[in-house]
Formats: sequence, structure tokens, C-alpha cells
Amino acid sequence: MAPDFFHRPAETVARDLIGALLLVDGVGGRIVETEAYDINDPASHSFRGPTARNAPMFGPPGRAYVYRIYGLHWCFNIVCDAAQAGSAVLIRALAPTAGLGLMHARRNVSSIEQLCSGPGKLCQALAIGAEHNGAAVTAAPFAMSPAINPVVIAQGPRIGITAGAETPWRFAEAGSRFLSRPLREPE
DNA sequence: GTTCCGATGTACT
DNA sequence: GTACATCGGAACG
Repeated sequence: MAPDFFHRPAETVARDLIGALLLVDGVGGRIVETEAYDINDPASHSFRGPTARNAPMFGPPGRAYVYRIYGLHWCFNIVCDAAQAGSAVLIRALAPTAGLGLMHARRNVSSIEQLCSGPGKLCQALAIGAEHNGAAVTAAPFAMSPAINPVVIAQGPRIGITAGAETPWRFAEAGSRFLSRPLREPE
């Protein structure tokens, strides 16, 4: 992944990440679902300014922002454009392609569809945690590369938020069986 | 298939 | 004290 890839608005990066490969220590798959957040967005952790938790969102692009949600799950974001500090893309689902055995062992589920079909699930499957917070996703243990084949992208409202719920900043590979929830393209 | 609920770190009123 | 970018299991149909 070129370093400048993340030096763009979160909405653009979120769209372009659909179909990209994401591996951590060789385990992962193709990104099929993302959400964009930025500093003008009431749903974003950065909306109310810097805190100890969201500090990576105000740092350089291309770094990981990993945080704990509901006290027990992890969520993995990639920080975007520093010129608009406080923007990031939440990685919500993968189509698993590498390290299936390890992911099954970590997740304890039987079907491949359940391995990475949600932000907390994929962090468990890829063993993403606090130790990755602030790390560059362009360097080991991460490995990323852009989408190879064209992807039909669907867009809609984000999941699990109340503030800013109408902003259609959720992106997904249309028709994928690995989404956290189905996404129907409007009209 | 659906709804309900508990687990609990971090930020906020 | 309450809310929250979630998940999995129980109960139900």
C-alpha cells in the first residue's frame, strides 16, 4: 500500500479500501466492509477533541487506532489525512483468505462467514489488540495491498451509532457473504 | 428466523 | 451515574 494512500479524506479511503488485502502476521483477508469517521462527525471519537484513548486519530495517517469497546471487544481503525486531523476508517469485515486455521482457533466458530464478519470479530481473528495501537499499518506485522480486481461497492448508513446515523459512510462489497450485516444499495 | 440481555473500559453529565 | 463505532448465548416462534 503506497504511503500516500491514507493521506486523503476518510470517506475516500474507506471506499478505496474495499477489496484491499489486510494481513497481520500473515493472517487475514480481503476487506469487504468499512466505515468512515471524521472530526466534524458527531459519531466520531474525535468529535469532542483529543483524549488519551483517541490520540492516534490526531497523529500521522497510516497508523492504527485500536480501542476497546463495551469493555471487552477491540475495534481496528486506520488513521487518515493529517490535514483533517481526527479522521479514520473503521475496518468492519474481511473475507478470510490467509491463516484460516489460526483464525478458527482464535474464534472458536465453525463457519468461515463468522470469522471476520464484524469489527470485534476480525480483531479477535487477527489477534489485534492494544499492542497494535499507534503502529504503522504499512510495516510489519501488518501487510496491506490495494484491491486487485474491480469491486462493486455498496454504500449506506453506519451501524451501531445514534449521532450522525443518517450519514451514509458505510461501504461494502456488494453481495458479499462476509459482511457484519447485509447492505442494500439505495434504489 | 427474531428479541433480549449481560459482559465492562473509557468518556462524559 | 449513563452512553457507547459489539458479540454471543438464551429464549422464543
